[in-house]
This record gives sequence, C-alpha cells and structure tokens, in this order.
Amino acid sequence: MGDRWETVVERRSGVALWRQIADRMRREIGAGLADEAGRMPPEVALAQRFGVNRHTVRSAIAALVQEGVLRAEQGRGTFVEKRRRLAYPISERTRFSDGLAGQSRDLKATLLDHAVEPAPDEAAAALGIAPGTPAIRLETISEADGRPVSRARSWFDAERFGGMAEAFARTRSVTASFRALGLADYLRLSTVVTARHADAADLRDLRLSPGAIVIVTIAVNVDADGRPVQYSETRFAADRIELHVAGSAGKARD
Amino acid sequence: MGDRWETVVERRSGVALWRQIADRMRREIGAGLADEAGRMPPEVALAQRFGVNRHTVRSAIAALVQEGVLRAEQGRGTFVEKRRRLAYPISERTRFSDGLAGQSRDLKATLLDHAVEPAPDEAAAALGIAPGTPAIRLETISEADGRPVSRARSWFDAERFGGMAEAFARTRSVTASFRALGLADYLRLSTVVTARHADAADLRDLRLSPGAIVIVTIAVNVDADGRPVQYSETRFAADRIELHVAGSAGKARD
DNA sequence: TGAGATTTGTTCGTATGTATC
DNA sequence: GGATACATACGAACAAATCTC
Repeated sequence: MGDRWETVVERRSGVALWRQIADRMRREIGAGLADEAGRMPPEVALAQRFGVNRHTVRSAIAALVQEGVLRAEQGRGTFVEKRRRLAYPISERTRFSDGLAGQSRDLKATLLDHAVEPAPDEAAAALGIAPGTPAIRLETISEADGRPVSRARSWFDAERFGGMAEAFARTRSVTASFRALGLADYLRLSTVVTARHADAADLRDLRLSPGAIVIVTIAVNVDADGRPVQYSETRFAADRIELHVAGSAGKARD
Repeated sequence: MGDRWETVVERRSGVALWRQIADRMRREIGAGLADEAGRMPPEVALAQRFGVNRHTVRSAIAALVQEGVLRAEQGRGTFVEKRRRLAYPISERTRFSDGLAGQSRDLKATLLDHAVEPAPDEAAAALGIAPGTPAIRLETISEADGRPVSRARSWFDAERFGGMAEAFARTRSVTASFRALGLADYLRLSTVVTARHADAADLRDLRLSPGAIVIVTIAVNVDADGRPVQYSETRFAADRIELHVAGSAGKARD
C-alpha cells in the first residue's frame, strides 16, 4: 500500500537501473501501470515516477519492446502487447498436449537429443532401478504458437522402453510413444515444483531474456501397477506458463 | 554437454558481471560447484571458469557473503553456509503446519494485519459471494527456524467466519481457527502456481535480497460439501521452499 | 486546413561505474 | 595502483509523428 517512490530503484546494487525498471514495469503492467486499454503512461511521467532520467526509462522500454512485452509508436504512445499465460494443468492425469490443447492454435513438441546412458542417481532412484543401469535420456522442447514454453529432460528404463526415442521422434508425444510401446495408461505420482533464475541453457532453449525466471518441475509417472515409467525434469518459462494443480475435492464450479 | 564457458556471462545485459556470477554461484553451489565438504574452488579457478578477472569473482563472493550464502576465511578458503530447502506438500489435504512439521525445529505463524473489507473480484468469485460483500482479509507470515518462508493474504466470508482474525491470532493456525469456528474439515480445491521476481513488499516481508524469486500460489479451500471457505494468495521464498505436489496415484485411486 | 500540444525518437555533452590488463 | 575501454545514467535540446481543436 504505502510504497514511496524514492525507494523503488536501488543504485549500486549490481543491477542497472534500466533493468530494475524494466523488471518492475513487466510486473506492474497488469496491476494498473497501464490503463484498461493497454496504454502506458508517457515516458516523462514514468521517469518522474521512478525518479530517473527519461533516457533510463527509454532503455527499460526498449528492453521490454525487444522482449515483446511492449510496443512503442512514435507520436502515439507505448502500449502493452497482450499475450495470455497458458495454464498447464497438473493432476494425476497430467499430459502435455491435452493440457494445453485449446489454449493455443499451434502446439509443437520437438526431440532435440537422445541417448542411452547410465541412469544418474536421482533418475535411477525414482525409476526403481540400480544407479548406472542403462536408461534412455530424452531432451525435448515444446512450443505454443511459435513460442517455446518448456524444455524437458526425461529418463526411461532402457530395458522396458527400448524404442522410446524413435517413437517420440515419430509421434512427438510421450503418451503416444508409451502407447506404441505397449503402455496404455500412466499416472502422475509426484511433482516437485521449484523456481530459479534461467541459466544460459534456459535463455537459449526457451528464448528468454537475462534475469528471466523458470519454474522447474521434477515429476515421476507410474503405470497402472504403480511401477515408475518416467522421471523428468521440466523447465517452464515462468512468464508464459502457470501451473494449475487440481485438488480432487471436485470440479463442480467454473 | 557442450556449454562453452565463454557464453556463461552476458555482457551489456544490464546486469553487472559480478552479479551474474553471484547468481550463478548461488545456483550451482548445490550442483557440484562446491565439494562435498562445502569448500569452494579458489578464486583464481573460479575466475578462469567464468572467464572473468579475479576481482570480478571477488565482488561476487563478497555479495554472497553479505547474503549469508558463503563464508570466506583468510588463508583457508571460501565455504558454503549450508541451509536446506523445505518441502511444502500440496495435496487435497494441504495444511501449512502439518506439512513443514518435522523439517524445522521452530515453526511460527504470525498475524500481521486483518480487516473486514468488501471482497475484491477474484476473491469474491472464488468464494462464491457477490463482489463487494464483506470479507475478512488476513495477512500472515510464516517462519521456520527464524527465517521467513511465506507470506499469505487470505479471504474468508465475513458472514460465515466472523471470528476468524481473533481465532487465528490465538491459535496461529488456519486449521485450528476453522475448527474453533465449527468447521471440522476442509479440502484443497485448486492451486495455481506462478513465479516472479520479488517486489519491494516481498523483499521486506520475506527478508530477501534484490533479484530474488518468489513462488506465488493462488489457492481455494472448500468444506466437505464443496462450498468455498478460503481464498488465498501465498508468496514463498523460492530459495527456501519447494512445492511437493502429490498425485493420487500413490494412495487411494478413484 | 492549420496551429499547438503531446508523445516518441535522436543527438549532443558530461560524469560515474564496471571490468580488463 | 594506474591506464584504458566500455556501459550506465543524467541533462538539454531538437526532430518526427500523432492527436485535438
């Protein structure tokens, strides 16, 4: 409530003022910084509001224009490029393509890389196999409407799901690949959610701007008998996705 | 895989090199940057690894020492101040104190502020009351072992749960307050998870350093009949908490 | 049609902070 | 520590596009 504007930006913090202001603006655009029509206050007003020079505000705006968040038109003003955040449902039946279907026109999953390798400790533990047992590693990326939304690294028991990489390359879907390999159904056992700054690989794969945030999920899927079939670590672009965790308490309303 | 060290730090990104390296080190300390004993590589090694001058690495280390992440001892080396991330379980029976109990010795919830106010649109919609209907707003903060882990703003129907604020002030628990007000049980209906940079209020309430990340959950709890009883927005310090979402695949299935 | 106000875009100059060698 | 290069931030002025009356 009672925030004073003088304390808004921190100097000598190791983060340039224009970037602090860009981050702030990105956050506050939805909370009244822009008006209902998506029009931003003029640069001079923003400069006064943040207590900085107009050039500094312009640098921040330029960064957000580059990101695709804002659009500036000479003589008219600066406007918000509206883009909604996709809802990614997490439930016992979490499936990537099902979940995002209907929210975006063009949904695409791509296999970036794959290999058969000794299972690392966490993956082996989750899959219930001995560390070092051969496992299939799948590196995939998913895009909605041409924008990358997530990057996943999955592990499968190589003995049980030998043709996983080829199946995924063909079907572009984990669900369809499982089915092709004889597994008709699977369920989500657990999901651990954390968030952190995007690292260099995230910035490249998800086409993010420095300082962006990724939501990281570590998930385990099991078959109908409760045996683990997939261990995966997925990184979501936090500004493009929100996770919707359904309680089993009901789907009555809305 | 094939990451070259030259691409690790980005110049003219608006973030000073020492801060980028500090952020990187904070992230990678758990992933092998420090050895098992928590000892960091010498400054010259770090400088070479990140492709920067030793002075720049020293600035980064100084920032992390200031933050309490590292501890430097002249002549001996630099060491990690270890602190683990608490697991916050999310399920149909999500309860704050139960979830964190056993992971920390000292768990404390505090009522910061409360008021009866017209319910804002989202809260009203979730609670199934008309916008503007009187609702109780609770502002709470939770600490584990003396460190703030989350900050919540909750809304309750004022008509049904009149004594909520007083009950919470006394019991310091939502579950116990509900019980005192005649609601024996409740279930988690939905949880929406997003992540963003901490704003000024987060930095203050959760005692974070600038640039830190908060995980934001928007949750709705319902009673046994499926009627909404609580709408809350909670901000977790992302470096102190991870959310554990239980699928129902492990327990009783429907 | 046009004049003035508003708003973004550009170019000077200057000072300070950051990073390297 | 000193020299150098570049990024960041400020200030002032002007240009170009758009809107209003």
